[in-house]
Amino acid sequence: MLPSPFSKLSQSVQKQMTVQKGMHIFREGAPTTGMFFIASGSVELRRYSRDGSMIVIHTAKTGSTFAEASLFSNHYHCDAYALESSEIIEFNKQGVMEVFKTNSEFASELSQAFARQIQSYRRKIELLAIRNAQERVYFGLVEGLLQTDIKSFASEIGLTHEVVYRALSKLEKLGKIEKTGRGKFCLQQNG
Amino acid sequence: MLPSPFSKLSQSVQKQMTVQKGMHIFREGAPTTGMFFIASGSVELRRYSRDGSMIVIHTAKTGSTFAEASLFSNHYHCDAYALESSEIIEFNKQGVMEVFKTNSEFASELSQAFARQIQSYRRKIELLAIRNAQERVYFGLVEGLLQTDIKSFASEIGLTHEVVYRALSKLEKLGKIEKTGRGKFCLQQNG
DNA sequence: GCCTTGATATGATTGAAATCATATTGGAGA
DNA sequence: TCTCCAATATGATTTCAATCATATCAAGGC
Repeated sequence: MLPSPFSKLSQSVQKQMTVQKGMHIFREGAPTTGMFFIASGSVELRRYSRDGSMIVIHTAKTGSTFAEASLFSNHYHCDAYALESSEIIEFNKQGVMEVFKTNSEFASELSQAFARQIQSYRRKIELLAIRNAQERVYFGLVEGLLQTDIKSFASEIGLTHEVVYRALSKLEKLGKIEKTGRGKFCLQQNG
Repeated sequence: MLPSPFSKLSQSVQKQMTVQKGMHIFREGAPTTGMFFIASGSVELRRYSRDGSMIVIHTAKTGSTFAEASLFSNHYHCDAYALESSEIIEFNKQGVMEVFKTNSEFASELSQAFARQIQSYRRKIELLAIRNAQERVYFGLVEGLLQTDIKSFASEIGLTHEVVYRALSKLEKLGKIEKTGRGKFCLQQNG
């Protein structure tokens, strides 16, 4: 079942598709066709610098949407890359905008989703502004960004995986976090 | 004159106010009353870490809006601090939402503004992911983030002002930028 | 079961940004 | 005009994350 604002959309504006691991749903610069919902799987939004280094802008997981902003944009501003085989639903740009104009509740909820994303990005900017690796890793854990593996987590918070491993090990020694398994950590209550 | 979506709002939902330099328009955690437009002046959106260090999330300047996301939120998620004496207009939360529900064009334009901010934050995240100071400073100049002074610029791009001064001086020597005055730089055409 | 592979983990070294220090400059205000 | 002050600017040193290297571990494929 689709989450709140999108459940209001008719089948006609939806297009279900399967993307294999390693495939691109769209690429930077391509004309926008719509926004997406992930029924299952995970998708990484990536951009590349002039020097070729890759930046993970966002990792969208099962049950979440991505490329919402593309509804008002002519071209995609990043690559969408399937981290695993994923079932995704595309919401047709023109179709969604039609509903947006005629259904105020849908419009309000979509805007709210946008507002939440803005706040989420602000938190990410705050996170990236933390200079000290140990603090940044801790903040990242607080934000719940360690979801799959350490390397993805490291990429998400803009540090090398080596530094993250070391920081995690130090935070554990300091009693700030607890190691619950190989590559698994959780926060301690006292902080 | 107010910019596009907000020019559609009646006087009754607007409240003009003057804030002196150094004053707070709102503080993190306070109940949201609405979003703001800056008629003149500049406002910094700030958050504080547990250790007391301050982070500039955004600098809103004359002609721009801030706290748009607060329309859908119960509490402000950052401090709004007047960098100089500023004339600001508050758009009443309930009032704006009323118009949002009844005027689809307004709703669409507001959402578009949100989408633009999302893309702007994505670019900022990309900027902060650039490890090399010289590249980051250059990217910051390309993004037009050097608007007031170097120290603000340094804070905005997450580097110390010393490093930024050095990077600017080096970029000038390399002929990538041109120094047009004390603390004033512009890009060279050839890049 | 065994081999491959990629994630986890840690040690050693390097390099670049932070930090500390210290001038210099230009503008605001007395 | 003179003073004060913060921004600009750069030098010296330190710190710490990146990098390179290497070992272990667990899961998946054969």
